[in-house]
Amino acid sequence: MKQSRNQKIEMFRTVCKEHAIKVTPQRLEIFLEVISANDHPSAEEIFRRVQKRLPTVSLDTVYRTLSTFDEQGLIAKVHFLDDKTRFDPNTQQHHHMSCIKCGSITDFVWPEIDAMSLPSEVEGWGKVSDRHVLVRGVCSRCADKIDRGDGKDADTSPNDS
Amino acid sequence: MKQSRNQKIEMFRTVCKEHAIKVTPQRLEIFLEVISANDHPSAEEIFRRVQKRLPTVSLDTVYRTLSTFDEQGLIAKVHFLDDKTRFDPNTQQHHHMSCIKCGSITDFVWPEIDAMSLPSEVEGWGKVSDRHVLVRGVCSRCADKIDRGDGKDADTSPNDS
DNA sequence: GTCGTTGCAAAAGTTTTGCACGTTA
DNA sequence: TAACGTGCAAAACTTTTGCAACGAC
Repeated sequence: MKQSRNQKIEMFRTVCKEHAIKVTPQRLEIFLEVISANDHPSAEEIFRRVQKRLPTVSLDTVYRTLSTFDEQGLIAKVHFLDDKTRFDPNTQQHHHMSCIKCGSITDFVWPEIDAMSLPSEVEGWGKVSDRHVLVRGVCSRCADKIDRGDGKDADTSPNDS
Repeated sequence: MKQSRNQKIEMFRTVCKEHAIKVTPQRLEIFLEVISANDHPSAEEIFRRVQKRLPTVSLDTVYRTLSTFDEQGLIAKVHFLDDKTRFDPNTQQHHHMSCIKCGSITDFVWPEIDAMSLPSEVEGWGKVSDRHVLVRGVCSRCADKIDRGDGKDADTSPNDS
């Protein structure tokens, strides 16, 4: 499944043709960055990464490009705990787990849920187009940190600010 | 389960005492407004509603108060499709369905999901503290509008801008 | 060459903060 | 009265927009 950079570029050109949008260096780099990211970066974060290859790119181009990709269904905007929009290159049905300590977001699949029939309450509400599960908790990496007591970014009790 | 205003006020005073926060008219009105709301209002919306009873209240007080309530676990901040924070007075385990046409958000319960064991992928990821399902679709009210053809806020196809 | 895209700068919208004053316990 | 909470104004931060210049097709 792993593709070379050139293969990805070729793929992007094809996708752009299909969607009738122009191929620009900015779009290309943003696309490559987003599809290789597995950490659901924010626009700002993508901007920082793209800047390394394309120092002249501007933040608003990143915003515009990501919106374009989202409208075209190439990526998905997701909203989790913070107020920032994050971007997900995975447009297949999947779910997310989010660490309340480090904020990391990880994909997972749960076919049982996808197949399960919804409560009648929901069926009566309207026409459902998708279902998504967000699991929250503390990832093992953060849990280890807490156990070891080096609470670097481990503010164990969110309630005593 | 329905309480009179006076009962609610009494309840709020008790809650404040428990949490060692002071009772002020602003906090009281914000609290009453939030716990009677079932539409997951934003801070701005709560501000508008509170203003009717308390014309001198300021928006930042609403923000500060809602954050305080959230920290104390009296209400919950929730993030759905838009980038605004919304507030949920229901701190029990429950899930949400959201209409992609009108943006309304409605609670529902799904005990099977709550009881179901998570995929091993998730168990290995870390220590889970909660799970939440977001169901998206078109609520019957909006579906009716679309069928009738009076597409007031019914832009049926989000993908052909 | 045309039209879509970019960069800049400015604006808009949401949320946070500093500070002096007012209110609660 | 001491500490906490409020209102105002300004700032911070994310995201959007107008416009002239540029670049892809």
